[in-house]
Amino acid sequence: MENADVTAVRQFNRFYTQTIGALDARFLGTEASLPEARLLFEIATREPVTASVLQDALGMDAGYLSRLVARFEKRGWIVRVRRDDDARARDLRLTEAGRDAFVTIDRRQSDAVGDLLGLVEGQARRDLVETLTRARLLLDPASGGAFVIRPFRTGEPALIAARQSVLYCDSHGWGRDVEVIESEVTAAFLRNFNPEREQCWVAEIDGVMAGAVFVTDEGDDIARLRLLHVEPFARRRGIGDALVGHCVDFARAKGYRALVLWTQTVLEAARRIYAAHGFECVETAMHERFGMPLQGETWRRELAA
Amino acid sequence: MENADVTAVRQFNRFYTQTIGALDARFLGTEASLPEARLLFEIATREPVTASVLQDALGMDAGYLSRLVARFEKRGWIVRVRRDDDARARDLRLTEAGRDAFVTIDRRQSDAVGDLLGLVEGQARRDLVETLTRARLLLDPASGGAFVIRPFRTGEPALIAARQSVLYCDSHGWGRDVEVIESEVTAAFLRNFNPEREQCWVAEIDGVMAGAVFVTDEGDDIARLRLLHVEPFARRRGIGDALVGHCVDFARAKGYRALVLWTQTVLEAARRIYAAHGFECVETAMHERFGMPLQGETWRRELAA
DNA sequence: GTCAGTACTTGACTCAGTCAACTATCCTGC
DNA sequence: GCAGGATAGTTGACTGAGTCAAGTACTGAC
Repeated sequence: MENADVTAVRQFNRFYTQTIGALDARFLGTEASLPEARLLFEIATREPVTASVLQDALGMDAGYLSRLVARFEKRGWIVRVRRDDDARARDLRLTEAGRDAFVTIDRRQSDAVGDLLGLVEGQARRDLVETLTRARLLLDPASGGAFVIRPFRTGEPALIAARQSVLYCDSHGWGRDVEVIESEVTAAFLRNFNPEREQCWVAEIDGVMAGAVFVTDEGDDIARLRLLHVEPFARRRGIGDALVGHCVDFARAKGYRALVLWTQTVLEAARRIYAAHGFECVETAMHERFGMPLQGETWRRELAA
Repeated sequence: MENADVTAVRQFNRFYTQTIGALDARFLGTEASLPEARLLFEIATREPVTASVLQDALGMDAGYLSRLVARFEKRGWIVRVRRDDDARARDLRLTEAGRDAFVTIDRRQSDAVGDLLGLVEGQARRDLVETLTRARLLLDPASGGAFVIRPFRTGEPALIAARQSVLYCDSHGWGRDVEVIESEVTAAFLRNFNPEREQCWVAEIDGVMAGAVFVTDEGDDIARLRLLHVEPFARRRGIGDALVGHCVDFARAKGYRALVLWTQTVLEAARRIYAAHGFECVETAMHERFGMPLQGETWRRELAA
């Protein structure tokens, strides 16, 4: 365990509990206390819902929860109805008044967060939102929503080159040359970019880059798929598969005869995806382009008209 | 206010309070409760310290704090000594037993964070630590430590190109060509990298990139300073100044006759730094390389032997 | 020396959260 | 079809967290 890592995370914890503690204080003294607000939020987003589900979701003590729920009922925020299929359980449902209370509190929370965000302007705000979301995804990949694939935006080709360099050097021990090649490929892509013949797609989860791929014009009506990667936190969701599918569709739609790519025998996950999309390995050759002996492979997929 | 931004931050808040709430629970039942642990930490890192300072630092109620402090004294963790210069105030100091308690609790907290971090391996862990630290710096730049300047690491040249592209397109509205040029410059730098004649320095704060600069060999014993930038969160700390100073020192040490650079008249902060380091503007010319009319400037600094 | 302000303490309070004992119901296996 | 263990929820009794206001002792400026 890196000691500096632990220190950095603890420093963040201290900082964040201070900041967010200050945010939380905003509702104290208004309609609901913080645990009440959390509970109301969960009921509003899950209704109809039973107390035991809420107990799990919030990690609350059953007795405490029972009292909070009773308080909500007394205030007229919810109704409790015994379930037909299980007479022990009671479904909780918001009343009109309960929904009003939720909306008010929800807006107040949003305002509080908005004030906090208001301190940070322009690019720094976008960076902050992206950074917080990425932290969440790294800590708990399962908390991410569905991925989306879209064309690249400013700065992303270079960012992709940076990420690939780091990931390959980390997980495969490849050398400096990876970085050189990645940078040259993305620089050339940007220099010659013709959206009618080439594209770079980025997969994102909740606005955070989760993977990417390029298609470039190889001439002679052949397209090349390049720099496919999926971020570690986003793996096993079919993102690589979807990216390659996008490339095949694009190449076919633009009238290319074939789509080719160059990969390494050790990159097994990628090879499986290519095979699944009808690519075939047409050539293998040893090389040392990445600072160590590797077996490179050329794959090709014919695109019938 | 972007509504999606607020939603993303609130999602992170909910997630983090769950995760960290679970971490906190670890000390309950041990020697100290969470607020006691926080207080002990603050005393240990600031001693000797008065209650009013702690009250500000922790945002605690004075009465509550007074009771906690009394409890610490009763346990033999601290001693209270009336100050000579102000008989109202009392300096708090840890005893041996208090220091032992602090060390034990501190280690337990570190272990808890370590367990959490242990769930994330390899590159993802480095990403996580960097991401959390960056979130803190974006929210509160003042919380950052002193900056450090060091040579670049894998992936950073491309990352710098990405950041510059985003920052210039955001704050100056420059076009796609910025990105092309940035990428080509960094790709060429990597391709020809000769550490005896060229370098890329990165400034970092608490392990997060805060700015960067390149020096490249222009031939004829002339060096070129390129791609200077400082991240918005890290400005007004003298980082740009220190980076340029590094370049001048490097160029002189390597025996270059002069250091030149190309910048834009609108980049006033950068121009001030160059002027302060003995550069002089030797040529100006209008151009449209960044998708809009701009006045470019060539600056030069002679390097006496 | 007065007086406003600061450092800290104390009493009285409310809310947050835990624990264990309890009722009512369900489900499983014989 | 019924015993016995599990589940859903409730209640009483409790501790700790945190607030508020009143009070003591001192400081520092006029």
